Amino acid sequence: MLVSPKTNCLTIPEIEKLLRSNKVQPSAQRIAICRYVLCEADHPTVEDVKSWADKNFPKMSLATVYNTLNLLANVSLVKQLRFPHLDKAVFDANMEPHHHLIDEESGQIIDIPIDAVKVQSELSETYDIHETSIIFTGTRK
Amino acid sequence: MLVSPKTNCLTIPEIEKLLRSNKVQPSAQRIAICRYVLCEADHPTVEDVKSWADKNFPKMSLATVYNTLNLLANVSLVKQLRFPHLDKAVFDANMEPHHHLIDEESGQIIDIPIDAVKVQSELSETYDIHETSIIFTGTRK
DNA sequence: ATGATTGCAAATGATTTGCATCATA
DNA sequence: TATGATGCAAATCATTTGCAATCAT
Repeated sequence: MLVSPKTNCLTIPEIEKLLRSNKVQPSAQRIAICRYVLCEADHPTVEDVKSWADKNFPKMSLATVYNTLNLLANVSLVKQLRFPHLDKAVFDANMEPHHHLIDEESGQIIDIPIDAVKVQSELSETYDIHETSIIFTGTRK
Repeated sequence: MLVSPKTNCLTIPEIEKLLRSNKVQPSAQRIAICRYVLCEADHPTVEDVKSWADKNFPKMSLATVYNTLNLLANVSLVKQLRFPHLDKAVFDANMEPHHHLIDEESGQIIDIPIDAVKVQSELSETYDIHETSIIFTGTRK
């Protein structure tokens, strides 16, 4: 299979350590959001995180979801992505360089390992390319 | 040079014909917007189009700019794009398949001809890929 | 106690929509 | 004149922000 399953399931102490090592105070809501976004979720939107929190956390405001997700993005624990077919941002816990495939039928966003794709271009003659990100769009065969 | 200059400059009658052939009534504001977006502009935002209209058209409402741009996108005369570093949509008059390069210094969005890049992947074994769009990010050498 | 975090509500920014008016086939 | 396009303002949706209350060190 091209797409690797989610393996980075972290315990709460591990999340606390991870946050502290990034100089982020591990509050209850931050730990909760990390549990969902880093382990369970797959390219969640803010709304996804809020819905999850409403079911799994005593009380969390939408602002805290936004602020926490932005915070996690700022310390590079998640990456904010925008796709042409979506009006809202999604968050990706996979911080390895990789590409994306949009399954047109399910709308699902699938991570594509960087090694699964080879890109060659003359661009590097004129530009220092810092990032190459590909969005494939298609349907399962 | 990798990036080809804008060559598709159309006369007003040509724009009228183009609109009619797409079953779009060529109103004054639609023609004006086409003149700018199809010929003059380079990946404009709605705001860019509105600013241009404010200077070059007697009176055009923001709603008309939005509606017209959406209309042009629906008949495939322009394509709406979204980039991770921008909160708002931009419109691309280049309807040929192509990629994009974000110049990190200027913020400029540069079209990259499809032939300038070769992409190879194992994905096609599992998926029917309908579109491959690459965003390069970098700086001029 | 002191500074950071949260929740709430208001503010902002992008985009869409309803509707009365205006233009054109 | 009848259909469709425009302008305006209000509505909507995503996101941010100010501030008072709460929490953690």
